[in-house]
Amino acid sequence: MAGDNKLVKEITSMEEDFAQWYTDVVKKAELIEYSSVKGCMIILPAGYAIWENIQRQLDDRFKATGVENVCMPLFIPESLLNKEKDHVEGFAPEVAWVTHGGLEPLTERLCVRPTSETLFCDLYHNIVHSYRDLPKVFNQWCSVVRWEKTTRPFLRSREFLWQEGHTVHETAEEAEERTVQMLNLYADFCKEVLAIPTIRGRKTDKEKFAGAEATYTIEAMMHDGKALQSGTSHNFGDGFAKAYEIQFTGRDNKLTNPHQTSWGMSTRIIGALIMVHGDNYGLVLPPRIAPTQIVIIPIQQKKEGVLENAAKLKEALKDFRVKVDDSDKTPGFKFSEQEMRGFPLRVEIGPKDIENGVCVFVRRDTREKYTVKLDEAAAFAGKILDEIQSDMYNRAKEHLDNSLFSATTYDEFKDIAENKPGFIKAMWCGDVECEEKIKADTTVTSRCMPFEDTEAISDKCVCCGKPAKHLVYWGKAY
RNA sequence: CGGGGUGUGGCUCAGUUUGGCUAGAGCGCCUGGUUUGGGACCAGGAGGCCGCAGGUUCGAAUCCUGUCACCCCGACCA
Repeated sequence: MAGDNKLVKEITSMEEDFAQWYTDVVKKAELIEYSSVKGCMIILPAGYAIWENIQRQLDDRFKATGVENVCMPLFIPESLLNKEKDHVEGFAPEVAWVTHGGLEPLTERLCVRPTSETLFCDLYHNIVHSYRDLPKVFNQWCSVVRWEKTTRPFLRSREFLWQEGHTVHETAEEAEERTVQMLNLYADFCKEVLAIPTIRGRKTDKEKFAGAEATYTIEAMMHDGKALQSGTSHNFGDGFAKAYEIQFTGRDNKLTNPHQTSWGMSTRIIGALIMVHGDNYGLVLPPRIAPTQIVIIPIQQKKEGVLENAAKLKEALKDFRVKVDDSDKTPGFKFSEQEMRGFPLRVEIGPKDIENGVCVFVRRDTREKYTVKLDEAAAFAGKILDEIQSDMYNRAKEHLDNSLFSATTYDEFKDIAENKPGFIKAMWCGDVECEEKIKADTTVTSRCMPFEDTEAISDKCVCCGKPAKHLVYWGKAY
């Protein structure tokens, strides 16, 4: 076992260059291929299978809360988009337009949806008439387009896959309840399935969604200490309903505007998966989301009985997502490939093992090896996959906890922003001027006003010294 | 959108400064054989509109103009 600390030279180490490491992992794990249009990536089987697993499991959780899926059009007429002022202003700079149909110019140009609030509002305008029609809890899985200037695979692409939920409710309370419910659903999903700990909180007015009354977020911390917004849930109040004239007759026989919410999670979360769990050998996937959980690598596979035993082992492990790699490559090559692709568990089986009635398990996250009796393989795999799942969460949680710093003075704040990767907890007066000054001075932005950790660490704004209103988590963001 | 860098076989790159005949290497790929417990070895073979479009020139991967894409940094950005 020579050169154990760096077998795969094709991936730049994250200590050397984190951005390059990310790009290398994305390519080496064969998650995407670039296309010929800037910012539009081809998601390859290894990447899409992750998305399919996310989709399936999230969708199940949605359905359990009464969500129904629909499919909305790709195009939004300009006039429809223009109805809500803040919303248009927020999205106008990054909208792609269709101006021609065939050879003829269109009388009204069509925007390629950057998000579908306006389409859902138009629908609700037509189908909501009575309190008996409410609530509507719709969701769609689709792609949207935002003409980003700087693009990176998964983190910021011009077209990306996501789900967007859009609901209408009779009362403000019900809308708020749904907004928080979905945020919690995302946080639980990240924790339980993706092994990603997040911080739940509310966005400041500066950072909230264009047209929303309140935006809630879950913020995850990447390995380099930067934040990645991993899911959002918005309470629109009745603002959109007023702009789009959605009205219903209430129990009191009066015409009323309903309250709306929207919430989404995108393929960006795959970027989080990479940057939270990945290491210098490549991708590391949590067992619950990994398309392949176990890869069996036969050693000296041409020797009699090896492939047969590998097949038997596969059968014994059939409760898991398992594959045998019987390609013509050498074992060492297969080991490296399994590590780059992030499969959680590998099993080696060769003549020596067969003779002894054992096989060798190697976990991806710690690269620890275990010799296991063949008839105990399935039980062992189940146990160790659970252990990997929870260890991965615990390590990520520890990293998050160790990367939270508090600042009560502005000098302290600036020092942390410059020297310590992570989030900074600091008090804020509530003025956007302070947010802007902090950003200009340090490139740090407000991530959220947390739900859980609300204890005031000072009574003064860290920036201007005026009385503080909120505790804010600050950080550099993707 | 600004600054910097890069586009040459599937990949990584040399060649460009100083234009010259048939464009190179390593890896990968295909065939055959030997191998197989951390990216194997031998032999033979296939594969290139030098990102794209114009221009200069007897002659362009090389010089000029434009354009597209990718990477890094910044600005912008649910």
